[in-house]
Amino acid sequence: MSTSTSSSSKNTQTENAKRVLRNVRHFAELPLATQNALAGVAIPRQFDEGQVIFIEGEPAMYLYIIESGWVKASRMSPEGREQAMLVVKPGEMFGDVALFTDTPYPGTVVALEAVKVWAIEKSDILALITHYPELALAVIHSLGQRILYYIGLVEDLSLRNVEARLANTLLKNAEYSQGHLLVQRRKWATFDTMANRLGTVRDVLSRALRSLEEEGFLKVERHAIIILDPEGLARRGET
Amino acid sequence: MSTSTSSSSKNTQTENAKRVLRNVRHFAELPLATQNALAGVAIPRQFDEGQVIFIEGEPAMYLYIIESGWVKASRMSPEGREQAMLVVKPGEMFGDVALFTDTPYPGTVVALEAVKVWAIEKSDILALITHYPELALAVIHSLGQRILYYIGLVEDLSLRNVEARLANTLLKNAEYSQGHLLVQRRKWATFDTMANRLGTVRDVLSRALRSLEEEGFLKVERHAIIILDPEGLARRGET
DNA sequence: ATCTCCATACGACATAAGTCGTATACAACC
DNA sequence: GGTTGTATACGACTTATGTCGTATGGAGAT
Repeated sequence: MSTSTSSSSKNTQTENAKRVLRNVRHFAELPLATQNALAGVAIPRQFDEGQVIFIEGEPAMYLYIIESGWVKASRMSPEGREQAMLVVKPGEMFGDVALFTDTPYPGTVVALEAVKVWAIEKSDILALITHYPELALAVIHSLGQRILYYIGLVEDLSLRNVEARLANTLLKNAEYSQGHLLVQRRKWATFDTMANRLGTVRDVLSRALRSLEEEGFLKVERHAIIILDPEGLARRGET
Repeated sequence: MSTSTSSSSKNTQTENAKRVLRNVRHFAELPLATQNALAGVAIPRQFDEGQVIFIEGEPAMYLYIIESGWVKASRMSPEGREQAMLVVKPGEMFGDVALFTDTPYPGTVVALEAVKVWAIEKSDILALITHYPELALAVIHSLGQRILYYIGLVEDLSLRNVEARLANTLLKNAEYSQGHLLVQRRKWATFDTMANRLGTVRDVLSRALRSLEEEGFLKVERHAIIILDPEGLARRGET
């Protein structure tokens, strides 16, 4: 494993953890004492691109908070088709659910690029939750949002065709950059992985993208997908 | 609304609530003091068959715990197709997520039959969570299980065909009764509602059922679906 | 017993999605 | 500059799913 813990650096380690926690979505507004308590039990870890952080069915020991890099959590069918359940970015956490339900990890998590994470042991996080009510609320809030996300995913898969969910997903992930509304494409954002997120396969996604492109809603480039007509796209996402 | 609260009956009301809470999945093991605190803020409500308890988009005011009767939570597409997100039975709760995420209810909940519920106000449940760590953990546990459920649903929708998810769902809901492994069919368990749970439509479900029936895996009756070959069904559910 | 409503059955058909073989193009590496 | 590997394109084809019109049959109401 890629863990580094020398006793002398333990202090600066905790300082680093504090700094990072201040930028975590659900923990940013916690009282300082709570943040510090979390920082005190957080263990730094690193993983390389493509490395498996844990696999589906493995006993859940740690919850992870991402400092840098993206990871994806997914499940596979016996035939080898993959469905990405979650794509997690810096400032968010993963591995949490299994800890709280006393079950093995429900999916396999792979580093999409080099990542730095903070791992918190199951017993530590459970103890902190019982001692710090604000942390409990923050966790509840975070799990609630996860549920909303999955409800949306279920709705998408069940009630919308590929083009519609593509349109929605693009809009949801779009951001302004140098005067354009666009979706950044990281190295790992290949058609294959994008298709896995949408619950389809490369070929179908490719068709859908080009279809939307021909209609002038967007433009696919190597490093980004530029959204030319957000309103039009939104209309496409409704069906 | 079908609320009944006379000041004189307030005490027996609370007693009733305590009795019910002891049988709630996630609250049964809470310390008595916590259960009593919950019971103290629970408001009894009743709904008739077919009645709408709340609708998608409505501001979330209450969390509901079911004493008797079943409800379903669902979303609809613009074209009118429905996806059931959850079917909730006595001893379980609904309406919780929106409370914790500060968002409107994410789906519409309808009573499938006459139901008795206990409603708990948002501010009450939040206050209790901060005061009773065991309650916080129970809620976290419950939300975690909900997430696992949705992960399973996403996997089903994305990676399995209708026959496979039908097979899985049947096995998951089967119980032994007079020497047979079977799935009870309540009055409201029509092919239509069953199809909505599986993310498909009546006709397709009908085909899938008869196909499994012809192969000797099960037998569809008015009041139940009898599972004749669980192992065979399980094999069907894997693909 | 009769009527009516609703759930289900059934076959024909439409379409979205998935599959496959092969072609192209770009990037990274030597 | 050439080579190799990976990502994407494209067209032909298969299959699962969804749709529709209509038929049947039982349950409950009158």
